[in-house]
Amino acid sequence: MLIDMYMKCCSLSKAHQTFCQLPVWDVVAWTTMIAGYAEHGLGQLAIKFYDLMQSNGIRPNSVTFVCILKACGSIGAIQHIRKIQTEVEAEGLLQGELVGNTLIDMYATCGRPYLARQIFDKLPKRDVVSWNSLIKGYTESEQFAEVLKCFEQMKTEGLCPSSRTFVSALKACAAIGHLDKGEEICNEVERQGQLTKNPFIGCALIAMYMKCGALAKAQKVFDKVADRDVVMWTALIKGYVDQGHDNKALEIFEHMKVDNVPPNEVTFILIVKACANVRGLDRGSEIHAEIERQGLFQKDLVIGNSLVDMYGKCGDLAIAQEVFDRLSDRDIVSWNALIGGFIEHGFTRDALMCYEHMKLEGVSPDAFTFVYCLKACGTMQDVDKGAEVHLEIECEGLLTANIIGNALVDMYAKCGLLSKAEKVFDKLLVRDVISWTALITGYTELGDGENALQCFDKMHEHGIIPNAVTLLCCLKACTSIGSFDKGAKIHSEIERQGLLQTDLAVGNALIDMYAKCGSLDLAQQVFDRLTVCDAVSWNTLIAGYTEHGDVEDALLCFERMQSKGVYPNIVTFLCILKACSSIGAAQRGTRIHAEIERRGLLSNDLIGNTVVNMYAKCGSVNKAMQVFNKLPIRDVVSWTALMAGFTEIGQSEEVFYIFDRMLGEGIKPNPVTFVVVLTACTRKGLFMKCHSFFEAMSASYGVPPNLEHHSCVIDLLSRRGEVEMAVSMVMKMPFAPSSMLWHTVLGACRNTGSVQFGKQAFNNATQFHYNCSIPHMYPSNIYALQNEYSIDETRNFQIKTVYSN
DNA sequence: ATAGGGTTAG
Repeated sequence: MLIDMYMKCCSLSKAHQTFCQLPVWDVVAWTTMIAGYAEHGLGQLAIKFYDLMQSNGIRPNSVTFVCILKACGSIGAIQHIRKIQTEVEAEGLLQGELVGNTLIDMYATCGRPYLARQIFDKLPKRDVVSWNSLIKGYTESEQFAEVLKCFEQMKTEGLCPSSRTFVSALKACAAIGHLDKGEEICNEVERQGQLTKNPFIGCALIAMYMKCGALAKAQKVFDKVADRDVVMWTALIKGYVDQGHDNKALEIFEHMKVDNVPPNEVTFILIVKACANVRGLDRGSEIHAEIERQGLFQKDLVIGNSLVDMYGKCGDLAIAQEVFDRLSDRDIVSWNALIGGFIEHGFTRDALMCYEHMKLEGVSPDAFTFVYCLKACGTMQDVDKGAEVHLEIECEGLLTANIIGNALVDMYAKCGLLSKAEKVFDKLLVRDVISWTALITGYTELGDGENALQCFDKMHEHGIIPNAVTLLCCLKACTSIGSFDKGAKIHSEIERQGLLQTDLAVGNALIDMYAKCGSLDLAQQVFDRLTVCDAVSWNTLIAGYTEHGDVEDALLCFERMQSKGVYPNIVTFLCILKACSSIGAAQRGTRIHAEIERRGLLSNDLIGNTVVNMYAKCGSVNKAMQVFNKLPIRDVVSWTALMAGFTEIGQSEEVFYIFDRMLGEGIKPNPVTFVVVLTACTRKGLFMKCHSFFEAMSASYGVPPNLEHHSCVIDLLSRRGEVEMAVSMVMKMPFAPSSMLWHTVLGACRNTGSVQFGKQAFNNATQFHYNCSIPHMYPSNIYALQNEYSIDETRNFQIKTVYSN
């Protein structure tokens, strides 16, 4: 009795002392010691005492067996349990339920359901406890189908499941998503009136319905319970958070407070997570204040970590860092939460600095850390740092982790090192759809659509099913190389998977693919079949019609888009302005311009420049000038657009004047500016001016002349009949001449009757085109060649504005 | 016996 008291009071040494002073050591004394040690998790000591007892010739009784089995179970000493099992059987004690059940329970605890089953089958009589212990074994080793089998079988044996049984069965239903069975058990529970009696069953029911996605049913169970404790409220909140209904979780949290149930640590962790998921910084800060008021911040590291995560996800990295610094204790999760926050909001440098800092503090990075770091290296295209991290991963032996391997492939692919990416890819233990997609994306981003699609074929050969991300990326590859056939094949896979209705990005990419491959009909058909569409869908269609010269349909789309209530964005206006300028539709352009002013979008530099360009293209230089003067910022594109307008209407002097003004404002000309200026010279036959601009562009402005610039000068020489100079310039320039350029020169030779230079030019032209394998360039004389093509005298110079959706 | 933090391809 005294030993037992000391043991229970945690005075192990006093208990031991008392035991030593006993006059005789009977089985009860030994068993009390063993029970005490087992109780305090000192399994090894319990085993030692058990052995001592036996060497002292004392035979264990049922209670001794139960105690020593519990001790062995708590430390996973499976061999000891097996030894004790033979002793139990030798003593014939398996007949009594107590020892048998304990044996089953301990095998279950040690994750040996088959050993538990062996004992179970040997029992002469099985009660609910035996079944529960057996079920526990199956639950521990995740054999959920067995759990449900046991649940049914025990009932056919006439036994009534206890709350423990119900909880295990419900857990099994949740794990395998067996909603029907779960519902059946729910009805059984309610029939027995257990729901109101036992809060554990209620929690298990809520968790089961939530995991099966039956949110309303989970809520119904919750509503039926009269007095709900914190845990049940928390179980409901967890369900909503896990299912992605974070706002609903936050709502429940409010109800809970109205109901006067104070949240505990777990509730706070879940609620902070909900705030992080919805990026609700304000709400998150309020919860944070509440956590601080209750003094839970210092008490619980998990809460601290969840706050760092929340601030990081919400983009308030300063506060995230502050909270992180205030943590009294930090673990790898704290560091990862901060690093993850930095990465998500583009602070890649800070993320990598944090990573170095962490290592200096002696914290070892784990898989999560490495994945974050690789993402940072990929984003920055810093392959040196990436290779460094790669090496560390190899040193840690983490290369076998699939996610890390995929992140490595992605990093090398993002850095444009596809051979390196392929090398890592080949070494992966498992190549899943993500590994393949990372590689395909790498090739696509590099503009190498052929290799991307080849990769896609290989993936198919390996039996990997593409998903929405893969197919989206492959569509982009098809678009970039204009591969209609392949694109159509991918389209059929998209239909097979029903992605057109569920993934708008895929739908939009499909529209773009068909539009860029020239099939506006199919693009429109896909568009019409979308369940929802956004501004990107409309923009893609508008750009498609514009590219194919169908400006009427482009403008019609613009009208329809607005009547359907889709708000046009910057890209919409850029597309529609481009449509207007392509056909010189000044009136329509003016209406669009008014719309843009009304929305205050002229201040956007892309829009402003494109409006100037639109008026310039339509020949309305006054309007172009008016808008130009209104622009808040005038960059080289704005100035060039204005100059192009004056070039268009032949006012070259004005072009040169604007060029000087632009230089005066400290703006540097770009290659397009020189095309415009040189064209202005060509139009007026100003050879000296043209020559001096051409010489100055690389010497004074650092803009090396490209094919277009050469063409301007050669064009001018040809017009002036300077065929010798024109021909020699064509042959000297470091670019392959376009056929258009040859025609200009040959036309000049014909007009001036310069047979000698004409022949020279022709020989070069045919040789060049022969090299390019264009068979129809084999006419017998220069006149025949001349007649095959008409020379477009009015060359259209365009301001190239790069924009995308 | 019910409840707890962070990852990969667009």
